[in-house]
Amino acid sequence: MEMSGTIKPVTSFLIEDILSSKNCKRVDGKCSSPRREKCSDWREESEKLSTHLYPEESAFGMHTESLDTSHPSSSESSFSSPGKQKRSRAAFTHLQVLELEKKFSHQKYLSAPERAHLASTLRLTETQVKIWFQNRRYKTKRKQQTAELCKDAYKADGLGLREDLVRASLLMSFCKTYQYRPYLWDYSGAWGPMLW
DNA sequence: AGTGTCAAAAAGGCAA
DNA sequence: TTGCCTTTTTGACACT
Repeated sequence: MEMSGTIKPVTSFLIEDILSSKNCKRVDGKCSSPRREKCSDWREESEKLSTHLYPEESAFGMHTESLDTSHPSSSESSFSSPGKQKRSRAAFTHLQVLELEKKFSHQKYLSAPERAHLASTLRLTETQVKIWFQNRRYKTKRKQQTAELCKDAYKADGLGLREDLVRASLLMSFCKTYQYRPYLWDYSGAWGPMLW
């Protein structure tokens, strides 16, 4: 795997290099920190990416949520030093996610050149794009699986199949609660959730 | 400020 | 090498 090795992957990087999340929280893509002056870099980088993606829309306000979360230079240094370091999880900007989603809606898989292009467009690393698409595909799959299971539960409930009625209603409430978290389910069991 | 919860990025294992 | 799947870890946010 490309991520193996003694040196931590390039895919992690320190967004703290741009801003400290503790000091600069984003609300709807905007910095809500009282220490706003600290976020000048964030804004600057946001503008850069926004202009990069939407040159025709010079107004930054159109895409205030944009933020260049990928700083390969800093990412490479994040784990290059010896010893265990705290890994950093990038928080992609709304704009980056939007573009990724847009691409995903057309294509579930990317070729290497396409990935490289998208990565550079969004100022992410290729690995980040690869992992994002991986996670996204799996998320879609999980959603579908859950939907199927819940459909069955609703059906059983609707038909009033006595044997499974109680289970169905329990399952339904479970479905409602854990709609997007099917990984909590124990598929190996005779039926459903492992929570009871 | 501290804590709990949740979503998601990333790590890791295995298969093709 | 990349994909799928599971697990771990982190960032963001809500609540007290």
